[in-house]
Amino acid sequence: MTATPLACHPHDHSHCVAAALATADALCASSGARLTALRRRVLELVWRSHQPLGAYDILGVLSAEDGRRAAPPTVYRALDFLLENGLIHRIASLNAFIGCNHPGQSHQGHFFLCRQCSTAIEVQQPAIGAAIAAAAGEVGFAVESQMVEVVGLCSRCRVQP
Amino acid sequence: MTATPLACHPHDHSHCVAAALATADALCASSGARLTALRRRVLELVWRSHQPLGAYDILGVLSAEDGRRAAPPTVYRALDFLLENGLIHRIASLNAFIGCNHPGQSHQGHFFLCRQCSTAIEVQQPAIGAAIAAAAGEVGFAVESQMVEVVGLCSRCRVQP
DNA sequence: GGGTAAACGGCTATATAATAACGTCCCTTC
DNA sequence: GAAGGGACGTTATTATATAGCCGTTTACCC
Repeated sequence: MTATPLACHPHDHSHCVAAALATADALCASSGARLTALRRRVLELVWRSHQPLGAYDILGVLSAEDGRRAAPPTVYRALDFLLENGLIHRIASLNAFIGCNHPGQSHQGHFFLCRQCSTAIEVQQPAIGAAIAAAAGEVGFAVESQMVEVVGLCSRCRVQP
Repeated sequence: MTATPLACHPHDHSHCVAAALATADALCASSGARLTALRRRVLELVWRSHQPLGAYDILGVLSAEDGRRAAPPTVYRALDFLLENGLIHRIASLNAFIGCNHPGQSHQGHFFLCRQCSTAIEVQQPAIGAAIAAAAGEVGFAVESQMVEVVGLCSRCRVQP
């Protein structure tokens, strides 16, 4: 193992959140996308941990903590915006959402999902995309988007299950 | 492109269905799993096309064509059995199910999904799994199951969109 | 600044997907 | 033929996601 992902050991998570929000601010400012207060707040909530968060969990926080009267469409619209602007990923196998680790850079969502602690580790391994591209070439398939979700145990949970 | 997948051009699909059912019969006979009439029928329906089929679509056919009084749990239990026995795959991004192309062999579900014709192409490219395993090794992750779902255009839909 | 169009988000309702929990029947096994 | 367990019917409920309408705000243009 060369590098344990940040998500897998204790760290000052407020830095993650602050950095993600700052990056989102900058990206949206430069692209002209409107990162409204609601959208920014939803992004913040998605970044609350390194575990994917469900839309209805977000809804619950908006109602309980923010006192905002929110209905599902409110949350889903914000999530759609964040997805379109590459700020979050959707984890299909969990019906949940997680902050994107390197927005702005071209990349696909390749995730390792720990079934024990629910941590989602986003990996950027060109080899995975390359293998997919090669297989696609063999069958004449034109790739538009990739989704890789690998379930197992993270480095932390392997040793202390 | 070296080989266009069967799913992408006209073929006698009844052969696919018959072969899948025969393989399932043999596998279950040897493993002791009970492929009941209902489970076999659900497997047959999942194999009706090379497009993933939703649980409620299956439910509809069971009601409309078979006259069986089926409720969701009936279908989901059958699907669970088929999943556990490696006879079908679940496509998480579509909330749908598709017949497994090579049950009995160890393999993960790696799929190319055409957004135009909805065809699901199951690929067996060891390189994909190998790339994932390599990335997992780097971050100390113990892989248990892999899900790869790639959306794009199949060879057929690329030329006649 | 005022007009205009589009975007945003509150709101109600509804669609779609999946599971919980319980009962009955049937098949096996002894 | 009694005991036990698996399979499936049945009812109800939970979880996830979308449609569509409407008032307000925002951006933009002149």
